[in-house]
Amino acid sequence: MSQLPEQPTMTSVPTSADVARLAGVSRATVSYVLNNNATVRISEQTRRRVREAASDLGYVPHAAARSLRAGHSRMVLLPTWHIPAGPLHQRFFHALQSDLRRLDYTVVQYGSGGLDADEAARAWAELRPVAVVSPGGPALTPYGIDVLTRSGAKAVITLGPQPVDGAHALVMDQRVVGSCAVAHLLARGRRRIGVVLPQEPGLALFGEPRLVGARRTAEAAGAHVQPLPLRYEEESAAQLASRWRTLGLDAVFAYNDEYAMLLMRALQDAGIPVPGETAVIGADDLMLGRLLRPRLSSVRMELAAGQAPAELIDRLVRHPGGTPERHDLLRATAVPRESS
Amino acid sequence: MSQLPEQPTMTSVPTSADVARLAGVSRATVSYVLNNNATVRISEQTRRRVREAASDLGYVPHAAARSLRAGHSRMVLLPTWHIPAGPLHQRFFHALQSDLRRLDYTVVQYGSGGLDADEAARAWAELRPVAVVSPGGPALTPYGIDVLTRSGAKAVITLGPQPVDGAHALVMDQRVVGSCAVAHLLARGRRRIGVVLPQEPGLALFGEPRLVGARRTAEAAGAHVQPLPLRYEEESAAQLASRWRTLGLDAVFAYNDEYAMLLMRALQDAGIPVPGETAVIGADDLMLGRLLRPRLSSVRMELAAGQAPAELIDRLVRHPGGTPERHDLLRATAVPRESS
DNA sequence: TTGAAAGCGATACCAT
DNA sequence: ATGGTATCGCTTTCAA
Repeated sequence: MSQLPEQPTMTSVPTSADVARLAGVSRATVSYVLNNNATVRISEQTRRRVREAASDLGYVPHAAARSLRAGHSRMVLLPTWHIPAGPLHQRFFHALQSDLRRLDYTVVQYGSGGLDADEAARAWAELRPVAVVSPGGPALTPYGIDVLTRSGAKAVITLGPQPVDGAHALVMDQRVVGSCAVAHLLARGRRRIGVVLPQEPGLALFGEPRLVGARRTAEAAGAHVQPLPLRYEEESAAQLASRWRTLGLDAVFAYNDEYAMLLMRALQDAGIPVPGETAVIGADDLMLGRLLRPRLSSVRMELAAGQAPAELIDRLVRHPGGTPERHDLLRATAVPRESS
Repeated sequence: MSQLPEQPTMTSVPTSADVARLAGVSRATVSYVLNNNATVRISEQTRRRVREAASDLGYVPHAAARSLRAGHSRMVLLPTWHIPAGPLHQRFFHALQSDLRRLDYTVVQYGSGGLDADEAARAWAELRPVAVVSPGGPALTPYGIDVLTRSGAKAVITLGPQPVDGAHALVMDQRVVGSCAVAHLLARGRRRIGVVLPQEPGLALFGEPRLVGARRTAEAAGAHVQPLPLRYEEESAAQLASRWRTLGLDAVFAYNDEYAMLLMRALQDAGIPVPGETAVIGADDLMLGRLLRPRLSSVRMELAAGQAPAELIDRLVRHPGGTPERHDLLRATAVPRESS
């Protein structure tokens, strides 16, 4: 396997006892040295001997044993469900990870696909995380929250479009996206607004709330919203475009930029002028939207920077038991270009 | 926190001893019952009492304690480095996760950003995984492989563009992408071929090997390849387009479809006919490429299905110590459309 | 300055 | 059919 020369048939995994033996000290001393325990004075010579022994053996402490002894871990569990993560989410996860690492937490992503909400909660609880940040997928149930809390989790936090009762919530309220898009279209004088609903399974989670936000804003202004199911295929877009004029719409919020590009192309191919007859706006502000003609208007989404989520988690872990907090993360701004 | 009524001030986390006490049996019996241990007969009545006690207390076994006792875990560690994952990788991870779960492994993604290769290897070893599947980022070193192996990992597997000495390898050799793109352009009669190199930090990892593959295939045919650094911004593309004719190229492989779209738009805006004067081909076969005019040619990438990676890992775990195996996962095929 | 030993939670052997 | 108990690797109190 590994081709390093010095490896005297070490069959089993080295433990701190092996290190102690090799260094000629007790296991306690090994622990003191390797953890730089300040409450105890150890001679420099002993320290060196211990460290050398450890590195000779390739000793690495056993995290499970350690946290078993300690009675707690610093693991923050981040379950995943394979809802395909966009760049926004990826950036968020990455920032959360490095921020939490800086606060000395260990972040572990745990793939939970195929489990139902309560099975998943139990599986998570087995790992005894100090905090759980649960994104979308099957929503956490009160039972799940209970299991996690009883298993010692100091903070149970949901992450997603809506909060869940009894847990803290990092809310990325997708309604603001639809709301923002429609507000922009209304400002442009459009009144009969289509809203694309992607038919791909995972995306309903975002599509629905965006529609709700769009509808709410439209109705507040006495305008009308029409849901438009669409699959992410040229054929589906062509069909929609072919019956476009029967719909009598003067604008469309196309869920995101990719669907917007798909639909806009289909509309153009069907001879519908954009934005002349129908305005189009997407979301995500992809670079690619600027390459089309007309350039695609979009809704740019950002995650609020104010209270860094990592610090929130840290605070909740240190002072558990408060009433559930809600933090809104998502900001949306319209980026008008030529298509609307 | 949780609002469930029945919670009689349970301050500490319930253990199997608590379950035993409540059920009026020994901890051994609890273990037998909850693990459905077949080597021992337990009366149906006792079983029920134990199960009820467990569920009353919200008992969930402690994974760390269990694997400490067992001396091994079934955790497959999948380190991540926040190299933004494309859909191809996401699909791969997801498939790997569910396949491994089916084989009764626990898959854990561990964010390792900010650590260097050897620190990371030690951090992974602390978790005592039974297998590690290490994607790109800082490449695993011989020392890292050694630490992991000594810590009890039965299989150390790299995942990425190149294999690493001493470990098994799931290879996604990006050279075949460049090779495939250039082969297609050569077949179309092009001879002076530009190859876009994205300047974004993370992407060099893929860009370089694609260039190498492109160059190899071109030179084998006596054709020439010219590297073209490009940032993913309109301005950068416009600059490149403005000096295009001085380059004397009749084709370009643009790294991927996004860069291809960016560049193609810039070329068109600069009055360079595509594909008349310069052919363009991307990679990833994004839906969006079909919406441009001319429709964008692309290289479609697929992961070989043959030997499912999960089964490979399972085999390596059960029969450790063989010589390092290499498995090529990436297949590339040209998808000719109008731009080339 | 160092060592002996208890104990974290779960499991499996050996008794009963 | 069930219970007592040693054990996994590590940390930490208490003694020496």
